[in-house]
Amino acid sequence: MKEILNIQKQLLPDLMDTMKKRYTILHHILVSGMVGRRTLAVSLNTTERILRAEVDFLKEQGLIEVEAAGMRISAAGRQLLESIEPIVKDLFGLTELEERIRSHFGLKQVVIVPGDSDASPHTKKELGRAGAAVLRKLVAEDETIAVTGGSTMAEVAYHLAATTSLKGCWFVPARGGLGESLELQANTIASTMAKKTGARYRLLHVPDHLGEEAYQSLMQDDSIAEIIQFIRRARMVVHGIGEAMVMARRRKVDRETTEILRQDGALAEAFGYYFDRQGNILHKMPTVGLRIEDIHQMDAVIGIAGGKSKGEAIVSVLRHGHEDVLITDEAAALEIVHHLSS
Amino acid sequence: MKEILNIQKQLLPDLMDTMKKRYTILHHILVSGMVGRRTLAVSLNTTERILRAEVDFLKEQGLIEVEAAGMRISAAGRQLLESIEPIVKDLFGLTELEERIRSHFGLKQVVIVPGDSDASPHTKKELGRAGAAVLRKLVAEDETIAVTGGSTMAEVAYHLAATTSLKGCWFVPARGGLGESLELQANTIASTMAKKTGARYRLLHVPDHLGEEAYQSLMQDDSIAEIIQFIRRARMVVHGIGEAMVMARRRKVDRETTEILRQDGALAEAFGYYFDRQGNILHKMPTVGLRIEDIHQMDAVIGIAGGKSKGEAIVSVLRHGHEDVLITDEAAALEIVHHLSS
DNA sequence: GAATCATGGACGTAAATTGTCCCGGTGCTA
DNA sequence: TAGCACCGGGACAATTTACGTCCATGATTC
Repeated sequence: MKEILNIQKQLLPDLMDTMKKRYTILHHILVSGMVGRRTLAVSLNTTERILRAEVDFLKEQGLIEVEAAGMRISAAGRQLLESIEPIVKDLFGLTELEERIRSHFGLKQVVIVPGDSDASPHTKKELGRAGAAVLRKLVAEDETIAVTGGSTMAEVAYHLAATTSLKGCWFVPARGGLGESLELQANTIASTMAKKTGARYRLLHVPDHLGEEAYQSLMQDDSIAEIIQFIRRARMVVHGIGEAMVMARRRKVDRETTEILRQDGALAEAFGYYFDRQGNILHKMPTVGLRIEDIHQMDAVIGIAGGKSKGEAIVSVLRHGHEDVLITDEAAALEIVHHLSS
Repeated sequence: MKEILNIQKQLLPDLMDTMKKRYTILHHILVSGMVGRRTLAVSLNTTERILRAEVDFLKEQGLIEVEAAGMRISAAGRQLLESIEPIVKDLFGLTELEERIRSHFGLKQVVIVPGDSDASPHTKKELGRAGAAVLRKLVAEDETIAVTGGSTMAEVAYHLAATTSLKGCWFVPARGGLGESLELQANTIASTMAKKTGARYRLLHVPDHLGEEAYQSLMQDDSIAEIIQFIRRARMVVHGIGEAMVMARRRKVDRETTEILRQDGALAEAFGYYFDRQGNILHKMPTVGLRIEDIHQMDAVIGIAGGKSKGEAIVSVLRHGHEDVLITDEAAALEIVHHLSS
């Protein structure tokens, strides 16, 4: 059943919205017994006119009966409500989850796609598609957009398509090179995104983790300093979120540092920083690319991560408190609210 | 699956249409390989602009890839088409049936509701609802509408609701009283419809089947002659269709006449007349109420009947050739096309 | 019998959809 | 290699649709 809905959603993205809206109205009429248009409009907090259009529709469909005294659900409507219940329950689940997470962390927007990225590659693709859609929607004209690496971000890049609104933008990597495979490097992602959308890009050919002196000497270099300034002027960043220990291993962080991270209770990693359970940043070190203070000043910080295993990590990063938008999947979202209540 | 589609058809009929539209476009792109917007618009016979909006959407959804040379289906689009096929098949089935029957008999409109009235009362209700909707749509201002009796017509009456467009109309019975139960009398139906819609009505308190002399003497009566004149001025008739033998029995036609009907190959009954397989009228006799020549001159003749068992009868009546609109159900429609091909 | 609630009609404005035309680019063909 | 036919996409007016707002009228209740 869920399968059918997911298929239809591709052809009718607003299917769920309309269905939910009409269901809500019908359900309200059911529980209210006999009710008037204005009263109903208030309790659904919508306008009278807009409700009226829906009521006319429901009447036309024979799902409600309208008399001078008000409207009432019909036998057909009652039956429809019963059979639609399992669908809507599922439908509402995600929306409720979204709102719950959104309000708890004070985010601007939360998007949850159904499924579990850990279990199904299809869900990860969906995550990428959702990420691309949000990016396209939020971007301003001629903006600089910083992106990180990772497999989820690669999916986002894959699903971006040419849009006029992205033509004048610049894509830049948020950080320098990290010990990961080429396809998942921030540099690669930034260039892919730019090519896909017809935007421009700039790269940062510098390793991210550096000693103090190496850092200082690199910053002397004009061209490097210039690109770093450019990156730090970005007003928008799109980044993945990872589990701290997994990321440390993948990035070949040295044994000693890893041990420190573990002792400090590192849970999550995002744009090169490690976070503990409370959202505190561990292990601050001089870095090329975006610094944490740059991120704090951004207009749009968009985090993307999915999979049950990442739930806890996502909570850590959200607790840090500077995210604006979260895009995740059902499994991770459930894990998130689980950690909130415990 | 069928369940969920039926729900959606009730709750989101408009979205189902756009789903069909988008499926058609996508499917066309699939079979065309690489194709341009204008070419596609012609072969789908729609306008360029309207197709363009859909193409933009499909692109946005990543279902097609657009290049300078034209557009082509994407992997995701191909996959979607495959998985959506059963849904659309179901969705399309009825529309195709409608068009096939419509064109074969040269009707103005055919409406098919899903299901089988013989098997499920719900389908009969749907039939009534569809009938009421068509009636509401076709009616002109201050028109006289003749209606017959029968359980299907009773459902139509039940589903009529007050509409401005019907306020000034008159409902009249198409024929006199027949040996049926009160609720299913044409008189009852006409008055119910009038009460439901706020229209006016007139009744015909005369038995329909009469001997020649009784007929002549009744026509002497001024008030009866006047109402009959009134009825015959109707420009619109809504009638049920029945199986000849079933109707003969229900109307308590005498044994001898029944036998004649059987020998003549009577298959169907409509507004009091019996039809053979070819649509010829059998058993003409003087009648109060509408005569067959009145019906031939009408602006809108609307036949309503459903259920697998009535398929053959419907074909007979349609072959007579003066119907304008047919409202039936899936089971009867399938039976109809079955009789066409054999 | 007055007050309060209801529906349904009317209508102007805002917003979306659609028709129409054009431009610059691409690939095929002669 | 030049011309041609067709491509996507931009622009904009015209049209349609959606929506906010207000009012007429009828039913029900107190």
